Amino acid sequence: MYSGGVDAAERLVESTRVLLWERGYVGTSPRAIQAHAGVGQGSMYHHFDGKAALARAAIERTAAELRAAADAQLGADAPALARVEAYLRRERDVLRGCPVGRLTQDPDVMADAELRRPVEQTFTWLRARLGDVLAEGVAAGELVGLDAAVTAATIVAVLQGGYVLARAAGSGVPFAQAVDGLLALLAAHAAPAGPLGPAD
Amino acid sequence: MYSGGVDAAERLVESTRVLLWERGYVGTSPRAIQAHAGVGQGSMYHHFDGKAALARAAIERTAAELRAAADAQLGADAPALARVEAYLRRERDVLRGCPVGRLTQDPDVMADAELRRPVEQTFTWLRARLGDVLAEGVAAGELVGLDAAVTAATIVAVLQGGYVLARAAGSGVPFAQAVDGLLALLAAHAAPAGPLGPAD
DNA sequence: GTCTATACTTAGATAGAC
DNA sequence: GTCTATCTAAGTATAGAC
Repeated sequence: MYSGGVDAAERLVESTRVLLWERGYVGTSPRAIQAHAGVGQGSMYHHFDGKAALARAAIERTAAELRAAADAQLGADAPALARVEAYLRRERDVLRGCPVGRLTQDPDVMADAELRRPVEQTFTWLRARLGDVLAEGVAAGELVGLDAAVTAATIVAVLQGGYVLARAAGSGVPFAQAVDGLLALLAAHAAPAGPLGPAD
Repeated sequence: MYSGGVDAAERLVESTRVLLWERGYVGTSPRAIQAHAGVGQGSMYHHFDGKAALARAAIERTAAELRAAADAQLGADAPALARVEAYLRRERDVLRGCPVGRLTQDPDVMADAELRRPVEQTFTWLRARLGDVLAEGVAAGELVGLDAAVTAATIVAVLQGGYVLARAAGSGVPFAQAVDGLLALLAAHAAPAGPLGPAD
């Protein structure tokens, strides 16, 4: 049961985030949320219209957090490929999977426009963000012969698929392998750095 | 409601396969299976012990089908990279996602050893199968500078992640992009074919 | 704001008749 | 083999007291 020094509404949203990640929308009941948050029935329905409204708040927060986390690496002051590598190799709770990606498997989330929107936007944003980084690398002559948009989709897919493989295996190893394999493939497109760098 | 010219047990398994794919294990009730199969309560419990037993039969069949489908391309008589490409570009019901991969997000499937085993085995097998194909390509001099095992994980991850991106976007486009990006990266490792082929 | 009582539906399964 | 009744628990929510 969760409780920080915060109010009921806040605890409810955080508990919903945890349970959605663990069990998905279909597998998460209002009762379970209340129990996890240590909040009663009446309190929950006072603060939120119901399960969908709570899920909406939870999903939007999780999506925003994911974007911020990605920006931490992708917006760093470093060469494009180094930023991509930092993003790919960032510490992750691999066996828990991606809290946003898992929602794509939730039929009731995908069927509700309000719940679905943040999921869709997150991946649209992420592909674009990665595409921009790659395009910068190409423009700087640091990366050669890459289609930025298409490669960005490949990179996001490797992460999302890596989570699937890790969960299937019950081990983080296949995730690490998928990332290693991708980085090896990307390395072949790095311009050989002369003593003067990419502008050499 | 499903019905071929087959018996109740068969219709139940096929209906369970469809519903597991669409709604997952947690989201699929015995009642829904009965309704989809056009089979009564009593009949279902006569043929199967319960939901878990039915799901087990369904998942095992789906896993076997996935392996057979992959083998159709990966076991063809063609160069390694061509086989991988044929596998990646095979016609797929992209928006429905992978019927095996989606189960990794189902907490009740992963918590039940009997249900989980076919999921785990499928991906272990698939990575090994792809790894063998790549290793053949390397041995034949057709592919250069690739770590077969690690690259195999990357390839499977791109597919699984491609499904996630497609479902998030509500479009097959990001899946196709992810695959295109991967094939472009792999192409850089194909040995230039001289007039005499790889042994040139 | 939070609690308790209440309500209606579904999940998941058993029992026994046909 | 299949049907209908029946059962306990849980899902999801409302109503009204405190």
